[in-house]
Amino acid sequence: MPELPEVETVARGLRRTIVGRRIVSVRLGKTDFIDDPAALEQNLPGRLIEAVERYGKFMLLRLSAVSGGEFVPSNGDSVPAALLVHLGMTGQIAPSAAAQPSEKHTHAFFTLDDHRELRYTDARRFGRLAYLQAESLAEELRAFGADPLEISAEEFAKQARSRRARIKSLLMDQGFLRGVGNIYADESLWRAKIHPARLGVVLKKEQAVLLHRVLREILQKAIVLRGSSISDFLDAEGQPGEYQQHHRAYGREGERCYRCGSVIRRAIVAGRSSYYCPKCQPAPRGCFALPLSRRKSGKSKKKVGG
DNA sequence: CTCGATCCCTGGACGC
DNA sequence: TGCGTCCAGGGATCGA
Repeated sequence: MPELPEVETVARGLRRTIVGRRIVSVRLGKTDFIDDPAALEQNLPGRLIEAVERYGKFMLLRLSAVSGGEFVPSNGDSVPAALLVHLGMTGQIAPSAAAQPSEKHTHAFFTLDDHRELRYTDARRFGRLAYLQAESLAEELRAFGADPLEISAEEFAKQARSRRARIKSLLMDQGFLRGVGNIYADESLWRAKIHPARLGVVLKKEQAVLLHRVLREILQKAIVLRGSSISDFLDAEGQPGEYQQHHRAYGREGERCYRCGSVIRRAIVAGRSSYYCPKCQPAPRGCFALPLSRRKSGKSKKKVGG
């Protein structure tokens, strides 16, 4: 499930492999996850992919400007348009030889000028593709909160402690922080010894500062390890990440806490399965763990965990 | 402001 | 083996 580290990994791969290439043509399959399919077909051919940026869980493929029929390389902030890519749960985007048969559920093909195709594959189609002009792009991005790797501890603590929402909700709220999802929320809360259902407003300042620090450390380490491959995440080179071997809470229901040996439990917080140590991360009143289920999810999947 | 519920979608696990 | 059911979850949306 692509969160910040996974998206960063994919973005880095695309920077190495497709920046500087020109999009020659566009072919689309199912389009219900694309904002305006016709806009892609009309506006992408002829454009250079000038840069690939990550913005939270989004990737921005910056495209060259077009002026009076001439393609004009853009510079800096005046970049006119971009292809916005969100991988959702199961999205993958990678270049491959145009002659190579495509994977099942490949719904977008961007033919490049070097006999390759940039392909977007997404079984569940929870992802999103959108061609956005400068203005709508800026508007789109304005809705997002700080990058967790950029926000200061002070600012993070101040904002988190001013909110009445559950801390897990806050961490995953893209308008508060951009890029954190279920896995890295649980992992950072385990490290900071904070129960996911605690309210932001009840956190001590030191707790919030610690949470900020461990979140950064976890995200940075996960980026180095090219993300977590839980089910089907692969980077732009088709390689799985390795950070899942370092998970301390996520997906470990019924297993022992690496710190205290207690049995990791699961509860639904913010509508999501949340894994935590009941001893290290004491629950606020009224929050109960789900009965231990014996479904060994994750274990039976190949090459996951360690 | 924050909550839970519901929908989107498919594949994989699991029960019978 | 095959079928039904549940679950995974980011995000949008809606009503409480």
